[in-house]
Amino acid sequence: MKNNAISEATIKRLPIYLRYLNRLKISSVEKVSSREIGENLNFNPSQVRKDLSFFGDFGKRGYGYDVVILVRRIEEILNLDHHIPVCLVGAGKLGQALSNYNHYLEEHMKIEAIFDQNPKKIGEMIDDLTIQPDDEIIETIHNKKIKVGIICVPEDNAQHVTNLLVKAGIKAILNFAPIIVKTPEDVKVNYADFTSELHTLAYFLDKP
Amino acid sequence: MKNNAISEATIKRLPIYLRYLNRLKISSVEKVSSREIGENLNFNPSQVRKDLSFFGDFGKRGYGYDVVILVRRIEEILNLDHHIPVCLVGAGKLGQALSNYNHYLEEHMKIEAIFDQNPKKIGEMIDDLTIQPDDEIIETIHNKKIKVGIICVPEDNAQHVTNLLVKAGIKAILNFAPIIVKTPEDVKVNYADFTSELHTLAYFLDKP
DNA sequence: TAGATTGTTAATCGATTAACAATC
DNA sequence: TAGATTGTTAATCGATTAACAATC
Repeated sequence: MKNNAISEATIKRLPIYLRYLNRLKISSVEKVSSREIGENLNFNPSQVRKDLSFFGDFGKRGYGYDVVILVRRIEEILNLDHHIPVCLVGAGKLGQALSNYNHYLEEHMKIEAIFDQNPKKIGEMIDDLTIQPDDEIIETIHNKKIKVGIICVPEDNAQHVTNLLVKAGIKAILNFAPIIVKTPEDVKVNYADFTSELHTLAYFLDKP
Repeated sequence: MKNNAISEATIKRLPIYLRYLNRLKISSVEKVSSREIGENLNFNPSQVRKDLSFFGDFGKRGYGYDVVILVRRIEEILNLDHHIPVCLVGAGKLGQALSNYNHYLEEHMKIEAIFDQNPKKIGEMIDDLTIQPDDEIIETIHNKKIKVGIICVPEDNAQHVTNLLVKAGIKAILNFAPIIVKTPEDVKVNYADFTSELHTLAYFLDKP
């Protein structure tokens, strides 16, 4: 076990390990080696072992890793051992599609509030949630103890909505709007930027 | 100008530069410095200059970069100076939401075919496209000269659909299914994995 | 014990940043 | 010319991988 700071790259791989391990767990697989994990996820086995050893000695030499234990440990590391309420800002088509992915988040996280500034949408139901107006963002986040915000609004509104989330005390944001938003240093923003991903892919095509 | 291989990290930033520069272009801004680009996109100015200098001497010392020229150059580098047809496999809520993002891809790329294996969906229209069955994937990709595939199917079907795309000669895939797919080495797969992104964000929250 | 696989170190590889001469 | 900003090198920083002793 090492005490050094954990690298961002390692943190980003943990959810990928977790998902794979959960699949093994469901299939009642008891143990797994770094080699097997690596083969399935296209990682180097050394990297797998190094990532995991940052957090403790989870494996057994000559045996591998106990799947159930490893799942529990990674959940703890990621703060997923207790429920995290999430909100969604922007109830357009993409937002509505995402709200259906609640079950992919498993018990760990759940979208528990949806906001939109379009008066026509306010009051509409998505599953068991009523779309609320943007000016209820701060109060609702406090009441429901929401910790993470997902931004699905058009780019012109993304900074404004970000400011509201920050004001409400949110420290973690997933931004689907194709624009870099400004936040205080203690707020972590991840980007889900699929038009960028597509444009990046174009680079790898042969010149026509 | 350097001749060294271009790093993956640089390629991933190019679409982000491009989007920002296009915004400047629309606002009729004529020139921009690496400092300004950096400030707006949270990049180091040295990094911006280094990224751009891989491809040629686009800037003018003491002046900065000409926005129109830089947009054109980055489009050329990314193969976005000609139209790239894209297909979407999986017409669930997420797939349908993505098909509405065509305009975000601007003239560069366009979803020109949608597939689903659900017989109930086949024949339905999404905008001007008819949902086609999966077994028309290969033929349609050839006929429409589609170069990029977006996978929006459930994880159990993702590898199967990937195999079809590969068989059709696709070399670039954006996978929304939360599973790592196996492909030949010459096929580039990017992942749009927002449940992972959310789980990563959880790490940065305070322990409760 | 023999075989397997971890945890960890050291080596390598790659990416970022600072600094500054070149030059518009 | 003076000021500004690039292009590029060198230094730094960080991440990946190979190798192997430790040990189950």
